[in-house]
Amino acid sequence: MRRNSKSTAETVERGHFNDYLGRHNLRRTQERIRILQEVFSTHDHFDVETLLFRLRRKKHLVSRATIYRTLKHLLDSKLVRQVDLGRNRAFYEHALGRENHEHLVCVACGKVVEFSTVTIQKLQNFVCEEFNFRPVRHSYQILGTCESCQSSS
Amino acid sequence: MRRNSKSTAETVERGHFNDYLGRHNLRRTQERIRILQEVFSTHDHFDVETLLFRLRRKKHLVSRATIYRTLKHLLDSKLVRQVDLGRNRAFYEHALGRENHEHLVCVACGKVVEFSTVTIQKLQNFVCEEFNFRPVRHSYQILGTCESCQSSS
DNA sequence: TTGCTATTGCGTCTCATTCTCAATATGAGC
DNA sequence: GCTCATATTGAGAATGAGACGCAATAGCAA
Ligand SMILES: [Mn+2]
Ligand SMILES: [Mn+2]
Ligand SMILES: [Zn+2]
Ligand SMILES: [Zn+2]
Repeated sequence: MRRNSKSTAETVERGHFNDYLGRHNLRRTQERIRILQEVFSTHDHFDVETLLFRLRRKKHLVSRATIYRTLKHLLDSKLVRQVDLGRNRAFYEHALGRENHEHLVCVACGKVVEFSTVTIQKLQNFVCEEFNFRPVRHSYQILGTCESCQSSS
Repeated sequence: MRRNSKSTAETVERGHFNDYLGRHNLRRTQERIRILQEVFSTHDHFDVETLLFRLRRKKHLVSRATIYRTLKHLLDSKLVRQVDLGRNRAFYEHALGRENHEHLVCVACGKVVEFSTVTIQKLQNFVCEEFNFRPVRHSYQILGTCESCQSSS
């Protein structure tokens, strides 16, 4: 008896989210559901304004404050990751089958390219062992100009 | 006929700075000299408030606006580098004989450990070649807890 | 010394993010 | 389904880093 399901992925995330809400005595509100839905329906790197705009376009009215608050929960539950794109505001991406990747950012047009490598993880282990640090997270971005922005200069 | 010189390093930097000012039609003001002096008299990672405080302690009154403006010139002239320490504001360090190093930051006490590696540079070259990017700069930090902050938890 | 103009300091502005609080919605227990 | 304690929301104010405008001032070349 299956519904007109969108994707198993979405179902999984919704499950994780419900679990998280349960464990923290948080309520399953319309706003949180809609934000989760929107975040997992796209696969790009977005900021708060973009998310707000997308929700408004769908007539899913959610306040800016609630978006900030919900994103904090999504970060805490590891469903969403924060990304530093060298801008003056935070960007986010959902964390579904996109583990361990880094970013290449074009400083001219803003284009973002993802790449994976084991190098970063190895280096982190090595360095943390040497200095007796317990790693929590890392942040790595390469900023530069993409191919098309180079030719048009 | 040598003066009571503080260090050759300082002299070198002052030279670079004067060159930079000359090339850009900028004046050699008291404020700029004092900021340069203060920045090169310490070897840590500082933010604007800290720099302001240190200058005030020495009765070298410089406004916040001038510090921001001068730091921009110091960045532009490559005498100072900006460092991302995972906080919500910019940190800086002077760039004298401290090329190509990365940072390990304790999220508990704020301690910063520097480390050098050729790995990052190699990786950057490799990735940029693959995606036809022209690299401008990179940012890499490992956030975690230092040894003493681990034991006191 | 003069005069042009780069620079400063102060206050104001912007922009992202957080906070406050009264009104509202959620969900457990009945 | 209804009640009620309380988690949550939205609107707007508050905050904090940093940029900016402008009148007063200081560098510096002539
Ligand atoms: Mn990504
Ligand atoms: Mn450093
Ligand atoms: Zn580009
Ligand atoms: Zn520590």
